[in-house]
Amino acid sequence: MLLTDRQLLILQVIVDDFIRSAQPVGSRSLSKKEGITFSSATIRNEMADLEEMGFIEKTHTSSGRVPSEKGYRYYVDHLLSPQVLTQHDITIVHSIFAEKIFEFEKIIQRSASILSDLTNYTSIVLGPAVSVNKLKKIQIIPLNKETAVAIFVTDTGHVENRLFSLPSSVHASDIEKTVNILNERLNGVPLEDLNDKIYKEVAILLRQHIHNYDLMLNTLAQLLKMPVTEKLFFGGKTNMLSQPEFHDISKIRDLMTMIDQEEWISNIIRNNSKGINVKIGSENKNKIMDDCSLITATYSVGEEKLGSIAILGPTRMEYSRVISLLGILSKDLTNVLTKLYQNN
Amino acid sequence: MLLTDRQLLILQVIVDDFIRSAQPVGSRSLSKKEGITFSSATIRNEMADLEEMGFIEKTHTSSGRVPSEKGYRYYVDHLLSPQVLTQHDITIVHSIFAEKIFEFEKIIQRSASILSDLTNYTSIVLGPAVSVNKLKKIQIIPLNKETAVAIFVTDTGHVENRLFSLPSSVHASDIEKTVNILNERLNGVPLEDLNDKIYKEVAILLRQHIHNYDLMLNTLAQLLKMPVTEKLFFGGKTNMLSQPEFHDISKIRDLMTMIDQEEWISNIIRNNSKGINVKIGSENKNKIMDDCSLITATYSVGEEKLGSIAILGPTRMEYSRVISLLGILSKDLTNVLTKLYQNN
DNA sequence: AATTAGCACTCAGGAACAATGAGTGCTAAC
DNA sequence: GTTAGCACTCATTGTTCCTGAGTGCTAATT
Repeated sequence: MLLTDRQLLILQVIVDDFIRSAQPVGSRSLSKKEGITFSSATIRNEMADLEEMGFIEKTHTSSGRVPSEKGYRYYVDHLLSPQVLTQHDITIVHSIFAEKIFEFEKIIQRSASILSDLTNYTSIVLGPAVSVNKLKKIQIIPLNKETAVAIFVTDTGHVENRLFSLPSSVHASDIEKTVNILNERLNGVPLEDLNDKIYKEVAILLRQHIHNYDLMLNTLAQLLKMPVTEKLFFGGKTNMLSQPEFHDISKIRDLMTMIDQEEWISNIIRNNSKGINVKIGSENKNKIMDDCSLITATYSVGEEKLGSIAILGPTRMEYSRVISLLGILSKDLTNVLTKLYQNN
Repeated sequence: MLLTDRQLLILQVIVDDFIRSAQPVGSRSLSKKEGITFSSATIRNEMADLEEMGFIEKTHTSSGRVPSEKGYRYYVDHLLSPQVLTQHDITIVHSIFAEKIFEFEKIIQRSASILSDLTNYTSIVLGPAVSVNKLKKIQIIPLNKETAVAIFVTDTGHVENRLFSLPSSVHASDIEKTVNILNERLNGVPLEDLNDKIYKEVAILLRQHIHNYDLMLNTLAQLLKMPVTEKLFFGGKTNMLSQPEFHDISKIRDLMTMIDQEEWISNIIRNNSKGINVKIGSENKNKIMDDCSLITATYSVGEEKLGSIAILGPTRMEYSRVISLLGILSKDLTNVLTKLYQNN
């Protein structure tokens, strides 16, 4: 099943052309393409072979050819030359990181927006895993007699906060003591282990030093029972609406509803290995995504994968452009984060 | 232009029926409705009158009638009996506020989700105005030699945070002093006035006590130049896709793109007076929303309006249900916030 | 005077049909 | 091995016709 050079050429042109036009490619129009020196009849013969091998398909008996999933797969694996991005593209991507003072969330959100703007597909960015971040500081700031806000800062500068109420019977000094104990004992503990640690180590100390021991421990446990899942950020959710393959409204609805299913998407994207990953059509193992491709990339610090960025588009997607863009963005994100982490 | 009782009845039935079925209502089917004792011919006559007065329309010469904007307006103003919500509905709305420990944002987000689930329309919730909140506490927490995170807590428990870098030449003691000065001087100042205040009052003090005066003031100014716009939360963005009037994909796309235009939506919703507000079709002064109605409600503390909740649906919207739901939710939000503020 | 039955008329939407044209596969000639 | 030629296929478009739900108007009825 080795393809001749001519077959490769034809396959490539078919995929390229279809990606551009979304129209089945016929032998005649193909024969007029630049770089094609042979006649439409020859092309028809080659096409018949390519079809037999499963790389291309017809939409009906007398239609032009369209790449099959196998065709896209081959194209991505063997025929793809990474698109050289324009200076303009690169400038825009870098602009994400221009500000000196920032909320990390904003950076992530901006990444998503810009990625979707540059590609016209839907972008999905999975924020960095906070649950492995280590606690740097806890603070409790009373707002009034009954309410206070607890603030958790991690070594990466991530800030979580919770509002809670305490009966006014609890003394300010007790709160202060508690916070001190917590900071002493929990500094450097990953967020996901906080709850454990508090029962194993902090509880005893609290009992020794605090009046309202039960109540305090209880409240703390509640506070720390925070589900710190990675946040998801989207860009261009509506871009799919402009893709000709989704003129069918029920398809769109299914797709959109799926996208809004955050935990679900989150799982799909999280479970990708390092580097760039292309899932085409049914490779996504989901009926709704049969006409979609998902390209994911990861960003990391050192060896540790931290989060993912992804582009969801039709199978007829500009693979080369998307891969290039994800490539430089993931590198940039990795850089920023590495700077942040490495100095710790 | 006074309507007879019979005309009112007919108008009401037409609107109710059309809201339910999305189909033009004909005289024959109307005559068979419960409570209608007169013949289809009579109804045709009355319909002709109603049409002359502009309350109903035909979609083509021989079609049934459909409410006009004026018809909906009349219906909303005069014929609407607030829907009695089921215990089930009420329980669900109250469930938003069940937790003792919370992030306020989560409450708002949950409000949006539940509102859209209960109505099958798109919900938009404008978070409480933070810029008028008063500063309670500023903290700066160094993460490593060059990076630190600044945290701002308001009297309402809202937490803002910014990551920034400082040259390691700046002494820890200077940072501490600065934070002390800030907390002393800026406590109780509304966020929107911080920037002003810092130049007018804090600058002088800093110059007296701090070594790296210029650099510090500069960094602070950058930090405080935070655009604290109210956040927007959405629910059921895709619900519009299920509405039969939007089978046309380009309409949907326009609508969705508009919804994603956050500043824009934000303005529309913010600029509504207290209480419940119904904007029908072209009353929204926006071509894209000609087939939509927007119902907004506000939540407040005392006399002060804090934020808004809104439902966007087709003009053929279940006005009475939506109004009731927004009513109880806005009351609930007001209660929660009042508890939070009043104790200050 | 108000209501209703009756009738002619309108029009969106669907079915049936033909024409068009972009495409194919195959065969025979180059 | 390549290509010209030809018969064939089928999605798409436009035309026509039919049906049914609905209307407005008029004349009869209450």
